[in-house]
Amino acid sequence: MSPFTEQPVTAADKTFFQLRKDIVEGVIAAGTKLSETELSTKYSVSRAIVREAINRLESSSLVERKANVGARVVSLSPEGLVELYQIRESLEGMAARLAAKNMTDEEIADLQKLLNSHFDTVQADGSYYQEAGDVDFHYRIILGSKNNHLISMLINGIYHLVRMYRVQLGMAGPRVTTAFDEHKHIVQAICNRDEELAEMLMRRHIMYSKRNIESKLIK
Amino acid sequence: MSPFTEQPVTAADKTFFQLRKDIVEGVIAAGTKLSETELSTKYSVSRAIVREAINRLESSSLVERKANVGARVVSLSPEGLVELYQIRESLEGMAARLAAKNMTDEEIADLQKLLNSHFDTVQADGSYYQEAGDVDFHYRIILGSKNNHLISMLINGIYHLVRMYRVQLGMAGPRVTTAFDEHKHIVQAICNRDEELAEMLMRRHIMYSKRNIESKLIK
DNA sequence: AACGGTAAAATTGTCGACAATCTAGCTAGC
DNA sequence: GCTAGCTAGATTGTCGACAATTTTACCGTT
Repeated sequence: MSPFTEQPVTAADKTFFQLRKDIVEGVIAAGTKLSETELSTKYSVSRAIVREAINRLESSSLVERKANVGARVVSLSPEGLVELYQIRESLEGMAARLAAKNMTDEEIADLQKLLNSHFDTVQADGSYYQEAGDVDFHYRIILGSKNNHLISMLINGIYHLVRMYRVQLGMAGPRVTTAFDEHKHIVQAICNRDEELAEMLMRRHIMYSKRNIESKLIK
Repeated sequence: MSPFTEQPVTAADKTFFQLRKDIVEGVIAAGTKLSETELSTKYSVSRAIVREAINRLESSSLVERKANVGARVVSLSPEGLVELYQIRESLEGMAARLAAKNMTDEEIADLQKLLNSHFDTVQADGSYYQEAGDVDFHYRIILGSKNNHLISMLINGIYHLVRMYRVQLGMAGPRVTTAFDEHKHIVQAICNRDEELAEMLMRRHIMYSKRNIESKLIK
């Protein structure tokens, strides 16, 4: 099993995962104050556990904490989203470059299979649930980079925040077919071991995605 | 004052900073087991404080923790260093791009002054302590990006680990004058608001730096 | 002598209580 | 009527003790 499929083992883990889920999905609204005592009764654990969970959430940039005052869920802003996508552009661009270098032929073949299955789904059922497939695609390339720091930063760092934006600002956007074409070209570049091109295409892909989201936000 | 000059306020903060310093500077050797009880007596605080500090160190990628087993200081490896520099290349490259876009004319003028003062120092005293000046230069550009996520990732994330490598593998390298020229060109690009070029030069600069370090490691 | 299993010691995980700090509301003074 | 300072309440920070898990040491068996 991949070492990045985190499994909760301790109570603090479970509380952290639960809280993260609730925050990302908006069950706990953005900007909410997180009271330690309140949460400890709500989740039936001691305050120490909640404290540890909140600390981890802070490390994930999902909450902000002030000493002696408390923690609040971050509030979402257009600027924040732009900042996130700038980072994704550079980091996932690098991931694509490294994937072109480091993925095995087998992994690349798998990636192509994944893409084909997406194509079938899109073909059959005009609207398909983009999110899962898109995330899956990006995950594979990130993992394909074989750079553990990079993987960790994206998968247990930035991606949850990105998802929080997506869920709460309601981004079940179209861009399905165009995004699909972009994915196809990226895979092609990786298959050709063209690092330069893979990075460039991934950066563009994320840039387009950012623009698409921005155009919706302005409205 | 910049919001990224962290000030210790609580006991956990102080312990965290102290531990981080000791780890980065090798006072606590790489690979060492971090015993909570031991550290709590050593630093005269409760175990809860030490625990919190260790958790934060884990978030900074300076220690690795296993549930019910304990935490160890990360061990340094050539591969790890390469991974780090790959991330720096992409992230600081983006920082330079954004700095070219977002720094004020005043900030750019300041940056040029800094560079000139470095030039004087190098001129006067052939060997000068590169580290501080180099770090200062990179800091300014990172801050100049005005992207808070990016800034935080680099300054209270990756940079401590990079410094740990530098200190412990004894990188008071030469590359002073050549690095200086590279810095100069980057500032020039930023001054011209040439985002593309600024990013490209910064990426090259870090790539050269990486190669320089690699060549020393192989020996 | 080597191996496996069991019990004791040590270490981490969790808890509830106390101390320090911040917040809100009230009183007093202008 | 408004502001400043104080007091009471609530919240976070810190601590020591207990519970659960892992590691170590010992013993008996082969």
